Amino acid sequence: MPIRKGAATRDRILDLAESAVLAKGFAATSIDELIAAAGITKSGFFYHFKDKADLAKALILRYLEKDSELLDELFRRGDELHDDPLHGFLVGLKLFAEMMANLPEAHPGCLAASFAYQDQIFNREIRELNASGLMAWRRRFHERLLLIAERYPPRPDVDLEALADMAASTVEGGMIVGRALRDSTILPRQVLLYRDYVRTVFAQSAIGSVGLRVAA
Amino acid sequence: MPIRKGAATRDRILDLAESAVLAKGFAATSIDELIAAAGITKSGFFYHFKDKADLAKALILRYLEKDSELLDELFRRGDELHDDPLHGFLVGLKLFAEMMANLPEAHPGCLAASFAYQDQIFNREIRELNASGLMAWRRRFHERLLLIAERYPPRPDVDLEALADMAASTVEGGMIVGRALRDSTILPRQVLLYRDYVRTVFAQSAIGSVGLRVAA
DNA sequence: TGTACATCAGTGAACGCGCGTTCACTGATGTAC
DNA sequence: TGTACATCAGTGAACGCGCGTTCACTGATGTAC
Repeated sequence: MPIRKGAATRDRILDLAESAVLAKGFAATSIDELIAAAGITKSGFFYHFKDKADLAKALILRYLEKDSELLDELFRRGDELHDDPLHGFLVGLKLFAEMMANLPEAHPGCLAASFAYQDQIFNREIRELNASGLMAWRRRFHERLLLIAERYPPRPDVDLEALADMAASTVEGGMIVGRALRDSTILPRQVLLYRDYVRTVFAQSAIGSVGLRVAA
Repeated sequence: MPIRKGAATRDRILDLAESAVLAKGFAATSIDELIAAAGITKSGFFYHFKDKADLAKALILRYLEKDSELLDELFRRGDELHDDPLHGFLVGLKLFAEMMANLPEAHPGCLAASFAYQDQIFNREIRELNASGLMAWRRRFHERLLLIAERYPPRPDVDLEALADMAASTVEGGMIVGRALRDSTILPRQVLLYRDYVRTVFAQSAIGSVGLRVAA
């Protein structure tokens, strides 16, 4: 039994579309160029997607799923060796920075950011899907920060929800600056700064307890 | 003598184009919609801009200039009352956060970010102009951080160039998350977190010297 | 002061190309009885 | 096991609309002598 060609074609279209959208934006990505690259006819495209908006929807849905799996895996690995929530989190962030540093492509991008700057061409459903992705980041990081705060009281003047949003913000911002300056080291370095900041927020109460290095 | 109508028209086109580009992207912004909104004919548009790429170039040039003036003014005001480089910088960042919190529009955006995610539709000149804007941010903030470091030795493990890039990264990231979640408080709160992080980087050596509050 | 010319800020009509979308059709594979 | 039908994964041709661009022209204002 051969591999299911159909599903493979659909995924190939999505791959091509994703990289084109990240490079040029959704409006500038034509169906013609996608089918030429995929080696398919236009009607073949419309067999998989009912219209262009349906392509956009499929793009984010796939993106959200991959994104969530990646973060699950990353922080699972971070927690694997420690039952300390702070230390596991810091390891997870380090793994994330390393992954960003070792990406094959020079300048990765985020569909959420691309869509955020073109949201007026999409319908409400797509805008809400995109927002839900960022909300998932907020929830994920906020929960973790609250868990850490139970053991290590943070500096009282730091807003943990904003600190949670700072994770997504750092990644999005790092990608933009890295892309514009064509410097793929920027994103991982920004992630490491975020990590360092999180450490300082909990550092006072964590001194000595998990062997954190505190600067002289 | 009446006001120079021509220059006013050109600027009005640029205003309309800027907000359309931030909402939908450059490719999805049509000349037709701009001239309809500006109350002009298509030939009138091509009197002011030789082609659509020329519009893009004019957009960034104007944006870079306004951006640079804004930062000059902000940090000039920050330094006005203090001759201490750290304190003046922190005041400047606070002013910036306040300005972002009080913007009339709900979700501001940055042309640099919008262009970064569509750079493949532009020519090299435009891409380089865009990069030069981010480079100006890096230079501006890096110089200031080095100046601060002369008086207040920073924690030795912090990369000051990355900390300089973090300024632009924070603003870009905060705008994306704020837009996607339609929450205009996110950007100013991210700027305040950046400010807080900068403070902690120099805090050890600055305790007591300029009256910085250090968390218990 | 009058006049010739130049420049500014556009108008109006036409262009062709590329875009997203539709529709009737097809050959290969899967399923029910 | 054979056959009828359904589904899957597309093809091929045509559609009309909107897009960026061009070109010859124009009326009002500015400038030189």
